[in-house]
Formats: sequence, structure tokens, C-alpha cells
Amino acid sequence: MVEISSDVIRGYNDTMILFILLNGPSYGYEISKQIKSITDEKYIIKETTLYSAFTRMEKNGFIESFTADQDGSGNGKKRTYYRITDLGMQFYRAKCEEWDITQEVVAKFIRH
Amino acid sequence: MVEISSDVIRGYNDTMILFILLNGPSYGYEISKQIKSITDEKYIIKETTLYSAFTRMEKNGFIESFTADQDGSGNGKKRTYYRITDLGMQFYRAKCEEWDITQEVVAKFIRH
DNA sequence: CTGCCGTACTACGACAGTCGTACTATGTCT
DNA sequence: AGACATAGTACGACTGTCGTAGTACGGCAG
Repeated sequence: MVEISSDVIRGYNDTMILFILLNGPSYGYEISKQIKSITDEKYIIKETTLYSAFTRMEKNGFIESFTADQDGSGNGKKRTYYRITDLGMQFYRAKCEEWDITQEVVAKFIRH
Repeated sequence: MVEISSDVIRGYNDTMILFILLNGPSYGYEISKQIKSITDEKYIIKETTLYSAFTRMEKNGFIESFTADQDGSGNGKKRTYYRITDLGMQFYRAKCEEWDITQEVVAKFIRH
């Protein structure tokens, strides 16, 4: 099993998180599980990486946080949810474009 | 013009350098020019990044250095050349495989 | 003959993002 | 009672990249 090094994904963790948030607000644990399942467990984001990404992206205005109950039962258990902002959308789209170029560039140095 | 962020390429600078060295020994300045021309100036490696990559890769046993004249004239002007080692070859091949997976993984989070 | 550009580096410190480790706390399953 | 999943926070270390600066030589223009 080929491991993806963090130095490669670095700079795309934010993009992955924002992608999940395109489908509506979500929270840490759920997002990490989704990334895991989308990639067939090929990439598992570390908790610390994830939560520090939240802090950074909220500071940058790419996401907004709010707290809500775990279920609709109002039983008091809270979770921190995140929602993508317009600025976050813009950033996400820019990253997608950048990815195309990056792919092209790196491919020139790959030989099989 | 879309700029490639260093956080994306990070972890592939070494691979690029090794790719150049597949065609035989080379040295810093020449390698940087080749990367620039191969990528149509889409990616320009910083000098400091390049030379610190040399140090790191030599320590890791991926490359070997030797000094030689600038031209064949033996006029005393020296350059530091680098040659890829067997271990470097192995590393390069592993990185190529890793790239395939990475591409696949990241693509799942890109929407156009 | 002076200054600038291209070549070919080295040194040093700053910074950002990731990661290891550890800790808290609740609920459920066995 | 203890393990496991959930849902995080705190803190310090590490790595690779980058900005800045400085050295040194050769060639060419003005």
C-alpha cells in the first residue's frame, strides 16, 4: 500500500475540507470520516491537522463556525459545525484551477 | 497566470531534481534552468530550496557530489556536480508510484 | 575602467503546516 | 468494568521552503 506523504497533500487539506462543506455544514469527526471513505482509506487526515485547518480557515474567512445539538433532540450535547463562506468558495475554485496546472507540471517529471 | 504554491510542490522538488539527474550528472544552476524550461516557466525552483535539497538528498544517499571543471579546458573554475545513486533511483520510482495515487485521491475533491 | 548582468553558489534565520503525544469527556456495547 | 466510538483541545517538535544577503568570477556595454 502506497502511503501518501503529508508533504504532497499539504496545501490540499484545506481544499478537501472545503469540498466536503460544499454539501452543507459539517463538523470535524464527520469530515474526517468522509475523507477516509471518499479516498477508500488511502488518505486519512490527522485530527490535529484537521482542527488546525479549521482555525486557520476560519481566521481567513473561508469557513464560519456555529454550535448545534448532536441530534434534533436538544439534549444539550453540542458539536461545532462549519459552513463554507463565499470567500471559501472562491478559494476552493482557485485551488481547483491550481490543481490542473500542478498536475500538468508534476507529470512532466514522472516516468513509469 | 496560476501560481503553483510551494505547499503543493513540497515533497516533489526532490523528485524533479532526481528526474533531471536521470539523464546524467548535473549541477545547481543547470538543473534550475531545466526545471524552468521543462515547465514552460510555470514552476521556478528557488535557489535556497534547490541547494538545501542537494544537502538533504546527499545525506539520504539519493545523490553523490563531485567537483569538475566548468568546461573541459581544465582552467581551474570548478562546479559541484551531482549524480543519482541506486537508492535515489529507488526513491524516484517510489515517488512516481505515489504520485499516481495522490493524483487519484486529490481528483476526488476537485470539481470544475 | 566601471558597473551591471549572468553564473555558481553559501549562510542564516523566519515561518507555516503537519504530526506525535497526551488529555478530557460522554455514550454505548459486551 | 473496561473497551471503543465520538468529539474534541493543548502543546511542542520537526521539516521544507523562502526571504535576504553576501561572495566571487567572467564578459560586455557604455
